[in-house]
Amino acid sequence: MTETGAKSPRERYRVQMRAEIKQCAWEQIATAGASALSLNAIAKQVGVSGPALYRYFASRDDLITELIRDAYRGLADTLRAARDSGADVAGLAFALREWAAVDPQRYFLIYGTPIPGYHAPDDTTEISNEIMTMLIEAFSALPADRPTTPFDAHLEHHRRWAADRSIPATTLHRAISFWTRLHGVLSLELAGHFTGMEFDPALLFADELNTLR
Amino acid sequence: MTETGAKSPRERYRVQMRAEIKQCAWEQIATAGASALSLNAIAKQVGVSGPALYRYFASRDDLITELIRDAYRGLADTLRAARDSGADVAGLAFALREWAAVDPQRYFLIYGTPIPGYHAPDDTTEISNEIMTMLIEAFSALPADRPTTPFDAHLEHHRRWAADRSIPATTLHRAISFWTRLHGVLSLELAGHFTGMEFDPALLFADELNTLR
DNA sequence: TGTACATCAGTGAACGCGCGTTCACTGATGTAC
DNA sequence: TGTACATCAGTGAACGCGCGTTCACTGATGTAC
Repeated sequence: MTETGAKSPRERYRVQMRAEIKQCAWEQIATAGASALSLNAIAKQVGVSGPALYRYFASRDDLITELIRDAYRGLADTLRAARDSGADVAGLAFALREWAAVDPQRYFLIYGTPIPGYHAPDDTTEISNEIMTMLIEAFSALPADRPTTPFDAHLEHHRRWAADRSIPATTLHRAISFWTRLHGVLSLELAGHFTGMEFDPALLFADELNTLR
Repeated sequence: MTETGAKSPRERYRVQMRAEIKQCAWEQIATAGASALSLNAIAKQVGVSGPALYRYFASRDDLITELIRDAYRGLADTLRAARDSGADVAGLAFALREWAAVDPQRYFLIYGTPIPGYHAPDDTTEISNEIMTMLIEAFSALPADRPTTPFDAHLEHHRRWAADRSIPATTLHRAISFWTRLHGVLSLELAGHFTGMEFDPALLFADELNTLR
């Protein structure tokens, strides 16, 4: 019945409908932010009455949870696709930047202001690990000619989260800094904190990237 | 009448009441996030009926705008106080970190997910400039022995936003990177993205800071 | 010092709104014999 | 191929809620003579 690949017409319709609902949800988030997401508004845009959505999602929270999951998956897929077509660290960085620029609110849904008390679905940490692993592998391909820092030493004793024990702490450190530095530039740029300064954020991004290679 | 320094008992009461309302608003934001801020809930906590708040704030948006302003002012004051008591770049960094840790949601009210269509009050850009100026001055006191990067060259032609024309672009660059790198670590830490990795974010923060000195 | 008046904080009732969600029901689509 | 039944998408009405905000009003506090 609900086997993967089985596709009765009804099931096909169902999948398509769910996708359409999500798409409308994303448009609404892009326009007004995630906190303004309204089931009734989505229903209206899809051309269906409010309660009809409950055929497809158990609740508003359920829908949002799925959107978060999809956002994570989408980012991981984007990075994996870049890697699979031969991208190095810089390639991953630009893939990240482009993905974030397409829909800033989608980026912020993952990396933006946390809602106190809300816990992201469990499988997102899995995807997060997957992303981290790709970064670490990308940095493993680079020459490791960096001086050791205090944080490297600290990481040496706090690296259970990194699967591969053979990778030097310096490399883990670089993957983490890749994440934090690029997020720093990206999030401030997308939040509009550079407007008023007339420099090009893309060049700052590229420069931050260069500090890592 | 409304002269600065004039303080009729009524006016004193008014000031105190406004402060109390704001304080409750902050507590609510810390607990449930800014998007959940409710005037009625605040009124209840202050021990007053809902409409009474309109004696002190013209609207909900008005209140939030003031909170944002206060947050900016608070951060600027914190950094200025640190500087005035002799803090160098590292001192400013730790003052920033401490200020953010006291109330993460307050930090995110400034630097978190932007609400599409919302524009921060004008005077916040002024305060933002003030903060930037403090950073630039702090870096001016440090030896400028850095190699020039492409972004430095770009900044040379896009630095109208920086008041002091005598400061080398490299210094402006360092102030900007101070901002983006520390924000990168701070925001990911405060949003809980490092839980699961068992390293100490404070050490990462310190390490990122060291790349700037 | 006492009285008359103005100011202003706060109240309770009410408005309109949109929200998420439930429920009993209709009607179309698919399935089994 | 046709009929009987089950499945399920979608509807409209309704519920309860909390929201921001307005309004006319009360009562206390301050001001002026």
